[in-house]
Amino acid sequence: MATLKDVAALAGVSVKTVSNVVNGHAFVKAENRRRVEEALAATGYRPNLGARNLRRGRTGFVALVLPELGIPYFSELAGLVLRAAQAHEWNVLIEQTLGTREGERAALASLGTHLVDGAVVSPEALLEGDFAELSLPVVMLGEHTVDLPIDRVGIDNVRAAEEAVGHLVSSGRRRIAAIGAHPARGTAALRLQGYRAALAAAGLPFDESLVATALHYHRAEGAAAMEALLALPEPPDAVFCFNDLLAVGALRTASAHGLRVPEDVAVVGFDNTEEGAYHRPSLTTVAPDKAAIADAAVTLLRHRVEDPDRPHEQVQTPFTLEIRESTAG
Amino acid sequence: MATLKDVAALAGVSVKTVSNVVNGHAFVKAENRRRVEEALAATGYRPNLGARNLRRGRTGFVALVLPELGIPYFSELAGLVLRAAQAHEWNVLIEQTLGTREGERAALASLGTHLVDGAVVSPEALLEGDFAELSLPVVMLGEHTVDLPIDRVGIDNVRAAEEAVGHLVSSGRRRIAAIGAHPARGTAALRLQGYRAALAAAGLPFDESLVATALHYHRAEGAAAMEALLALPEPPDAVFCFNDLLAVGALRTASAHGLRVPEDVAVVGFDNTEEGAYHRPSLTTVAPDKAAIADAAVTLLRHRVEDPDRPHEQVQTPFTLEIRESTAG
DNA sequence: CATCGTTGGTACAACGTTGTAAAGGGCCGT
DNA sequence: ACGGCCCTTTACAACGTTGTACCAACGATG
Repeated sequence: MATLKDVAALAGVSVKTVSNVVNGHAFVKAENRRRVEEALAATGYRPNLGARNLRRGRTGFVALVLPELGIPYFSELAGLVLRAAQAHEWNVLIEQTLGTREGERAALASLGTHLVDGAVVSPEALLEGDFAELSLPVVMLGEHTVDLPIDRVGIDNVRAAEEAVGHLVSSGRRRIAAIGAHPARGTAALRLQGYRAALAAAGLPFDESLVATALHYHRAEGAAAMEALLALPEPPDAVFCFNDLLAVGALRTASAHGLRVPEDVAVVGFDNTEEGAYHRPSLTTVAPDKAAIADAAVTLLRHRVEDPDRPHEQVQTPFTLEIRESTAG
Repeated sequence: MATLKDVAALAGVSVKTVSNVVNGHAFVKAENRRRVEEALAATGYRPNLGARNLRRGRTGFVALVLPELGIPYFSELAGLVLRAAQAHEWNVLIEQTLGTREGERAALASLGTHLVDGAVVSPEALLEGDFAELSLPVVMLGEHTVDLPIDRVGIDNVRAAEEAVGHLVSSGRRRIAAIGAHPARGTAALRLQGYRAALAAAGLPFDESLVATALHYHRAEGAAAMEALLALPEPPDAVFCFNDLLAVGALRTASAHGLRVPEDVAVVGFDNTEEGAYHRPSLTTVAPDKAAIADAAVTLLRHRVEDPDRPHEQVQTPFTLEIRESTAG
């Protein structure tokens, strides 16, 4: 691998002059510039970004910390974050936490090793205190229950859930279940809150047996939860799932039981993954503007890196309710 | 951020002694070790991996170059590669090419900037020559039509396609279409070859009008291709799709046309994404062992980095045919 | 002709880390 | 008491880059 030194030797100038040519700096005599450029081409010089960044005090990397790439919502989001970061000349380093608190703590800890300029973190099980020791610019994805001095991007989960359940109510459903409650996850609590608010607004009772817990938001869990709900003495006539994957699992179980969707039971998801749109029946779902989330996260992070002392921001991105076959016959 | 220097000053020893403690090196007097460890804790020292890697001549990064994270096969694979790389203390940097030749060339070019120790590349449109200028350790995913001196991991696409189509034949199908032909993609050619071989083996004619092209292997393209096939004077009674996404799109179109799957038309996919397993009907598909691919790729890369001159290897990973509802009533 | 400003180029240090070589100190055996 | 050996620690250089300070040449200006 050619270094500046090699190029300088070949061109017969100092290392710094080559550096100046490479960076388009200052005054270089035409004759020398030509010779340097020739030498650059001849050696096939490529700057060592590691060394450059060491010198410059930045790394050119950002970390994207998320639960799991296998979950469509996160892989779609990751793709968008990659694209947004590329526009800022950032390389993105993805770290999976598998949604565990240890995984997330480990990921946060590794951020301290100067490898990245900042991070976009999508926490699931993290406690508030875990962020305290963090000295690096970080943008959090998703709402959180407690107010932390941290930049944050997300949608209004309560209102989104409320709207989704409200849609079920207005189509005449009376026993509406929820799948996705979680003991530690902040967004789960918010969506549950929206669910309860919508029930209350419609004068429907809150029935604890209609709320199913899910620990990992995978399809299998949605299927299992639906299984349990259908085994109730009075099964639900609609289900609000806290993400599309759970909903797909629930749809599978419903169809396995010979139930028609939406006639016998309606299903709503959350995330608007493409998978849901192509499912049969296609899935009604809350559709966050993922591109807006990715763009806002990267922009916030850039601002924070440039000025660590600026006031913290909370950006709320828009969402819509995509009504499809799983609720509208 | 605390550096070795800060810690050394606090502990009253030399920088190197601190470095020795941090790296568990050699002989350090108990008393000094204690004081250094105290100082480490007090300052919250975290090594600057950039500087360390500069010194060590490695970067600790590998690049994973793939078309698009939004495609489940690649996001599932990426997750597995991340996990495998973590075991080797590698950070993974993901780059999306969107399947274009320019994107792939750009990604390869950026590998030269010393940012990564090597790369795992899943090419779609790359030509053979594009690899020539590459001086970095690289492992390619997927078969390629021409023999290059490059490490490679993949399944036997011809045999896999043959088996998939053979399964359709043996269930009595006679007009079997294919979706996913591509002018430049190596794997597409191989799967098409397997498709033709299976037809030939069954004594079925090869009908060009039953072969649909797809440029990006997305659901929408599968749906559109199926639309065209169903508009034929003699529509197919089975479709072999070159990936699951195309198959899901095809299933959508079939159901929109009121066709029953598999009674009226059978569908086979390729990749065994979880999405296909939960679709209704669930998707029969070729199931490559993705974990084996990821592990083999990372292992090959590690070997290549350690010894750039070793002979190149081609690893063939196993696959199975997952038979589900879309072919077996 | 002395002075000055502009233009072009260089040497050096530094970013934070680690390998190398060498030096300091204690202890042993003679 | 002395050389020799081990344990322990240190100074220095280096990885490849760039900012700072400085130097040299030159033409223009007074």
